[in-house]
Amino acid sequence: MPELPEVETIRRGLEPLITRQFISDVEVRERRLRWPVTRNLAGLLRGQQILQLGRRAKYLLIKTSNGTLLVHLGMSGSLFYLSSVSKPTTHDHIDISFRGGSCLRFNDPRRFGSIHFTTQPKLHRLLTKLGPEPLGKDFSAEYLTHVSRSRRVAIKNHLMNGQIIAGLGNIYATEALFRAGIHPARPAGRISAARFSGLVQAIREVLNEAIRSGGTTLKDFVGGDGRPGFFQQSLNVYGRSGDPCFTCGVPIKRITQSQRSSYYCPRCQR
DNA sequence: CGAACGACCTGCAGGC
DNA sequence: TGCCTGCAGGTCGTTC
Repeated sequence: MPELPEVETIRRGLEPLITRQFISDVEVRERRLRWPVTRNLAGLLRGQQILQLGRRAKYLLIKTSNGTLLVHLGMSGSLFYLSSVSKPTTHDHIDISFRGGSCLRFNDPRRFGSIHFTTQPKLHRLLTKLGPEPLGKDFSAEYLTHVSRSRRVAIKNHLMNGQIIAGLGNIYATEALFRAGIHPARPAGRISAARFSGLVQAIREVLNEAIRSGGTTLKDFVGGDGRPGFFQQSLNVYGRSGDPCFTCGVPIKRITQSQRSSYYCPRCQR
């Protein structure tokens, strides 16, 4: 479900709702997520205060008095803030309850999401190998050119490799390539520095615009405040196969790369 | 080492 | 109505 802009939207929505709250209890109804949820999650979190909400790639980092909760939503995960706890329904796997009666509920039909608690997030194995944040200063045309040198992998797959860039998923990798006029199947190592410069700019723009729009709601995404995003109105190629390119009118094509759909304009993207 | 691929899941839409 | 196929916002570990 969520890529970087959606997770950032959730972070911003939840921040005012849960920071400073004290965790009274945690109920784990289903431990079989992407990684098994630790049996002791409740014991680790009970009594802790939520201090801060951060984000790294697509991970939401919930900092508490004694550590950090790493939450990943996978393909279908969502978080709901409930001011009063209602009866859990299908796929409501985890409830983090607060003093005062509200609760943060984790729901994930496909169970590709995950929850970890760590005292040293900077050393956590899921975070240490991640590439730079695309909206941070370590991400630049020089960097992208450097890590693409002599790579034969298709640029679309390269952009979706979290070790190269953190947090870019299928929608925004696809859309950034359209904006930069680069064919998704072009080998990463066969793109000029000038075009990488445009690509870096396109990635930043598309992510910033999506965050400003509250993310993309294709099916049922809602941010931390329960509201859907509206960036889907701004998608140029994603999900539009057969429809005319907004720039040139040629039908948008769909291809499969690494078992994921890519969309592009055969005239605008080379 | 880089690159490709299978694996992990449920739900939904569409064809027959 | 049911059954089948393919598709879906991710990413890790294995294999070549």
